[in-house]
Amino acid sequence: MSQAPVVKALRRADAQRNYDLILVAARAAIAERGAHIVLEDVARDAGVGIGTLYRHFPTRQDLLEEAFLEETLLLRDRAEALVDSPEAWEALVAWLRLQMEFASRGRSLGASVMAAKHVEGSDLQVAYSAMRDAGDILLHRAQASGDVKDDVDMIDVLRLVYGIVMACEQAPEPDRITRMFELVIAGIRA
Amino acid sequence: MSQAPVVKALRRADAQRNYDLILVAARAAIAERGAHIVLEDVARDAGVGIGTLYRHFPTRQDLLEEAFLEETLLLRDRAEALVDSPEAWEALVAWLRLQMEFASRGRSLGASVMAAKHVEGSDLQVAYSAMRDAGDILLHRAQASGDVKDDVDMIDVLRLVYGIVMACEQAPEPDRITRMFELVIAGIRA
DNA sequence: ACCTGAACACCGTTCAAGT
DNA sequence: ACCTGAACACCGTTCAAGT
Repeated sequence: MSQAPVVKALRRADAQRNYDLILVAARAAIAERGAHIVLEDVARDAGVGIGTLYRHFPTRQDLLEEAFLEETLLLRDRAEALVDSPEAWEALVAWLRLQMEFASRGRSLGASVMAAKHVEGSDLQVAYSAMRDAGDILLHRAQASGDVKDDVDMIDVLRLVYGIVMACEQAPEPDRITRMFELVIAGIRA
Repeated sequence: MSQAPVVKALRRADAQRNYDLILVAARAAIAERGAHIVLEDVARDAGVGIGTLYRHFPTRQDLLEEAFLEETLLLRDRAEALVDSPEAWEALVAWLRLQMEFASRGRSLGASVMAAKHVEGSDLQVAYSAMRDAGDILLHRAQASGDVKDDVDMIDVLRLVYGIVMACEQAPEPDRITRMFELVIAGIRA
């Protein structure tokens, strides 16, 4: 539906290229080694000096937030697409399952970034709010149809999903994760 | 009920004293600063050299596991005490709430230690198994009385509880944690 | 304006010397 | 048998010099 309204800061073409290379390397490192990414390795993989990484991402948090920005926008789009689905309950569950799959991909690092209090006004905070607003529509539809308890809060549900990923990182058993997810789904059911 | 059958390794009295001092300092550091304990600080607070800490706890994991051993034994005792309760469902919920409170105290570090795959045959692994066995009795009672779904697994439930603590560490709001806990409880209800 | 990497700081870990 | 802390290694972060 709506396209990503992320304001890209104006950068020289070569700087923009380095910026993107760093993000690609960071995402690869996160997918491979989880939360223990070594910034110097990320810079090396990206083919830039460590100073360049720091110039673009002054804090570790800045890098992590940007690394997860894209998939946050994607999850918002997915929620918006599911609004047209005739089955309110199934649409909500499908979206929550997507949340879990995305979080799993980024290991518990993705989950912790999503669960974290984001810097006020940061790109990720804006994107996360937009994503949650889109998810809220799915939730409210499922509440209106009587499928979900009225007092369920989307933030709580998302955190439960992220919590599953975090608690299972040391020994990720797909069957167990599925069962835990279903317990959460059962918990919000009216 | 049963007293802790932990086999204490034989140590010289002064070594035992250092061992205990290190654990006390480690627990204090964990309660204060969460997962980011600095081993050198722990050694200094304990009044021993860093080498002594490493002599007693060769790996970081060894120290963490020992730090949470005591409360694991306590949680086992609490489960055993609750077996006599006439209310099967209430007893189970009370015990799970205790789990969450204990995990909260140790921040997400405690939760992650509990959710982790423990070293085979370690003191913590043995204690964790005993604790879970005791909790299983509470769970099975609540299943026998028809309060809890038959296919619910204790490991899943404990991980969900630990997941709540982990996902909420960055911004621990007691009300939210309570609501999330109640969603999990609703999820296991028959 | 941006990039680089040497330099510094911090902390984890080991080990030779001491009791 | 145990303790100590200096020494080393690793990685995060800064900044002076260069393009």
